[in-house]
Amino acid sequence: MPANNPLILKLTQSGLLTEEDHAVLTEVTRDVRHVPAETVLVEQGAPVEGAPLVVSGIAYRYRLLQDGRRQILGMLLPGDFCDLQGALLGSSDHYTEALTDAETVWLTRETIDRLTLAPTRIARALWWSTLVDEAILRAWLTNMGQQEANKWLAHFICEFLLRLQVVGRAQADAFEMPFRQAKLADILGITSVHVSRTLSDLRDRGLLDLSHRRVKIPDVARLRAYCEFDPSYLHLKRPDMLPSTAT
Amino acid sequence: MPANNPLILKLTQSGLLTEEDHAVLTEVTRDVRHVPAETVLVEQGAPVEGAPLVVSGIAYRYRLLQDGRRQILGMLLPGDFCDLQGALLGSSDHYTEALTDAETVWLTRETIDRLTLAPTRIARALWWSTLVDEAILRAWLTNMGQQEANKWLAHFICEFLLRLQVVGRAQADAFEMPFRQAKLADILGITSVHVSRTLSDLRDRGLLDLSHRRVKIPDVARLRAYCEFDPSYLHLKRPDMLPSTAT
DNA sequence: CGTACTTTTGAAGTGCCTCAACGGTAGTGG
DNA sequence: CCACTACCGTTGAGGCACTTCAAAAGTACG
Repeated sequence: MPANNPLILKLTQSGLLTEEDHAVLTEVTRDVRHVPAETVLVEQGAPVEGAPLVVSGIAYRYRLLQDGRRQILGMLLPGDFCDLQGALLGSSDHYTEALTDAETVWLTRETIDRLTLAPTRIARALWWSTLVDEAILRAWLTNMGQQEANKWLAHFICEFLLRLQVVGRAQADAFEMPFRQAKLADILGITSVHVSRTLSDLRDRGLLDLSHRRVKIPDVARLRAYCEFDPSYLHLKRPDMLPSTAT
Repeated sequence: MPANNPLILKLTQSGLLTEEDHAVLTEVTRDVRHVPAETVLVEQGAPVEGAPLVVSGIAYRYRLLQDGRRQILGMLLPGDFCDLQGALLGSSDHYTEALTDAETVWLTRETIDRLTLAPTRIARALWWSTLVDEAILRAWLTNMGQQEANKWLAHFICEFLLRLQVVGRAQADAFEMPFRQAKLADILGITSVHVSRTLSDLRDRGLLDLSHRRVKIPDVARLRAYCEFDPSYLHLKRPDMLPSTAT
C-alpha cells in the first residue's frame, strides 16, 4: 500500500497517532483485495470474522425490511472500516456492500484484538473513528426527522462533498456522484420520483446541479446556509479545507 | 453505590468483564451527584471535560435546529453514559438533559483516559457500549426513513420496554412513561397532534394502551410482529428475558 | 440503431401538518 | 369540597409534502 494510506490519513484526524503507529497500520493493511461493484462485504445477522477496510472505491451500509424496502445507513469512503462494529459486537445488524469496484483489506479477528486490546493509541483512534460514524448517524436522524426533502438532500450533498474532499476525491465545488437517484432515495427515505423533483427544485433555486452523474455546486457557502450545514459533527481538523486533487 | 451498579450490569452484557474489572468500576463510580429534572448535563458545541453517567432516573440526547425544532436522538437509562462520545472526541454535537430527577456520576478526563488507554478489558467494554448506542441509532434511522408513524411508534415502545426491563425498570408487559406526548413527537419526528392520533389508532387495534402516563401492552409478541421488532440489534445476552421488579 | 435502463412529468391519493377549539387532568387556594 | 388556573390531550377541517401508478423523454451501451 502506498504512503498515502487512507486509513492513516483518516485516523490522523483524531490527533492521536504517533510515527510508530503509522508503521503498525501500514503493516496490517498490506494485503489488498479487489472486489467488483455490488459485492456484499458483510451480511446482516451473520457472525462476523474480521473487518473489511475500504482502501479505494466506495461502499455503503443498509438494512432491509420484510417487504424489500431498503434504508441506507451510511456511505463508506477510503479509510473507513466496513464493519468494525460487527467485528467487536460479534455480529452485524446490517448489510455492507461495495457500491463501486473497490479495493479492500481484511483485518483478521486476531489483528483486531491485537490492535484494540493493546495499550496503544491506535485502539483509541479506532474508537474515535466509530464515534465519528455515530455522529454522522445523529446528523442523518436529525435531518430525516425535522427537515423537508430538499434541505435534507442539500445537507447530504454538503456532507458527502466534504468527506470526499478529505480523502482527495472531490474538487472544491464538484464531484462525481457514484450512484443513481434510486439509491439517493434509499438514503433520504423518500421515493426516487421525489428525488427527481427535489433535484429540479434545487436546480431551479441555483443551489445545486446534478446531471450526468456529476454534482456541481455554484456557491458552497449558500448551499450550506440553506440546509444549516455545520461540519463540526465530522470532527475534522480542517473543517473548511477546500481544494484537492480529483479522482 | 450498591452492589447492583447499573454500569456493571450493563457492561456485563458485553461478556468481557472480569471480577477485578467490577472492582475498578465500583471504585470510579463512587461519587454520586443528584440532579433535578431538566438539568442540562452536556451542552452542544461546548468542550467536554469528563463524562456523566446515569445511575438512576432517565436522561436524553437532542439536537436543536435554528427555528427551535428539536430532534431527540436517544434515551439514556441507568448504566448509560451521557456523553462518552463527547469526552473522547473533545466536544459534543448535541445536548444531553435529565428527563426526570436523576443521580449521576461524573468521571473525570483522567479517569476516562486511565480506563480507555489501559490494556484492560474495560476499555473494550466501554467501546462495546458506544457501538450498541450506534446500533440503536441505525434502528431509529431505518424506522424514521421507511416506516409510517404507527409502526415507528410501536417499534420505539418495544425497544424502550426491553431496555427498561434490562435494568429492572419495567414489568413484562407494562411500564411508566416518563414523558409527555410532545417529547414522544420529538423522538419520532412527527407533531404531538399526530402522536395523539397514532396512539388512538394503536389503541383501537388492541396493540398498545397509553393512559395516565402508563403503557400497557396486551400482547407483546403481537406488537413486535406488527412493527417488525427484532431485538438482536441491542446485543443483549438474553434478548427475550421477561419479568423484573418495577421501579 | 435498437434495447434496457434511468430520469422526468403528470394526475390522483394518502399521511402528516397546521390552526384552532374543546375537553380532561392535575395542582392551588379559598 | 369546590372553584380557579394551567397545561395536556383529543378532535375537526383544510392544506401541503410526499407517494403511487403510469407514461413519456432522455441516456448508456452493445
